[in-house]
Amino acid sequence: MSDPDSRLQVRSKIWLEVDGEPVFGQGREKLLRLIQATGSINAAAKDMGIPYRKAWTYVDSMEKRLGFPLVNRLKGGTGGGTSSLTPQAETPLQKFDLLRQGFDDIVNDKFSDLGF
Amino acid sequence: MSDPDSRLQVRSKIWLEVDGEPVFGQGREKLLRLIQATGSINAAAKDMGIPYRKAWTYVDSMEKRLGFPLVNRLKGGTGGGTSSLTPQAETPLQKFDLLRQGFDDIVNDKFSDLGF
DNA sequence: TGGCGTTATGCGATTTTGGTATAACCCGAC
DNA sequence: GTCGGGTTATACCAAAATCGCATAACGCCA
Repeated sequence: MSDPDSRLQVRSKIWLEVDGEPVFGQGREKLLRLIQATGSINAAAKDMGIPYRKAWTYVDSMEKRLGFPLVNRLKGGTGGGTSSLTPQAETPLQKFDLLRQGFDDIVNDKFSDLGF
Repeated sequence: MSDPDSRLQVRSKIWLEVDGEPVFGQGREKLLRLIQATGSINAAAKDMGIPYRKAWTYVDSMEKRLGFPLVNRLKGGTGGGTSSLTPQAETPLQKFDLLRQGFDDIVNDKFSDLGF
């Protein structure tokens, strides 16, 4: 090693944009998965450790950018309300998940042991 | 193709951090290269289309994070002043440049034609 | 000695972000 | 029929980050 600075850390990420605005990324993907798993935007936000306000803004901005709904939101009713992914959400979610996984694998293979 | 949204654009980046704060990235690398080329933080900022204040903040924060100077700054004198890279700046700059190039190549090879 | 252009920095304005408060909603319990 | 409960939705204020301008410090040269 050539005197690497051990505090130095390599970071990278991949995401999708529409008109320069993010629509899919690691955080947004995880949020959608948690909404799918919990049936609630509120619960998903709690699981991620982010305020509901931010989670709602994520979903809203993604949908506005894409032009079609990702989350089916119902307020009132048993349990106060519920949310689930729309059928149209599944395909782009899966595609992005594959993209991200391939990206992570490659980054790990190539850049994890460079002496930084 | 499976009905790809042509507005959807894949983006990615790689950078270095110290204590969770960025110290090398595409913008910062370019800035340092331009300082090297022009001999002036001010001219480099103009070339990049960013205000001098921001360029100065970049350099200052990089140096504070790393703990050693990257830019030799002289004020006053012929031309009002001048700036150049320190010898200690060259090695990390080169290493990051190689890292970024390898990253760009791989991303292009793997993810540029996915039908997104 | 004064001018010039660069570095350096303070400070208010602007924009972004965060967090709380509150309304709308609807099923089920009573 | 009414009330309670928990979720969605949104308004509003606070806080923080960012931007942009103004200005000082500096040293060579004419």
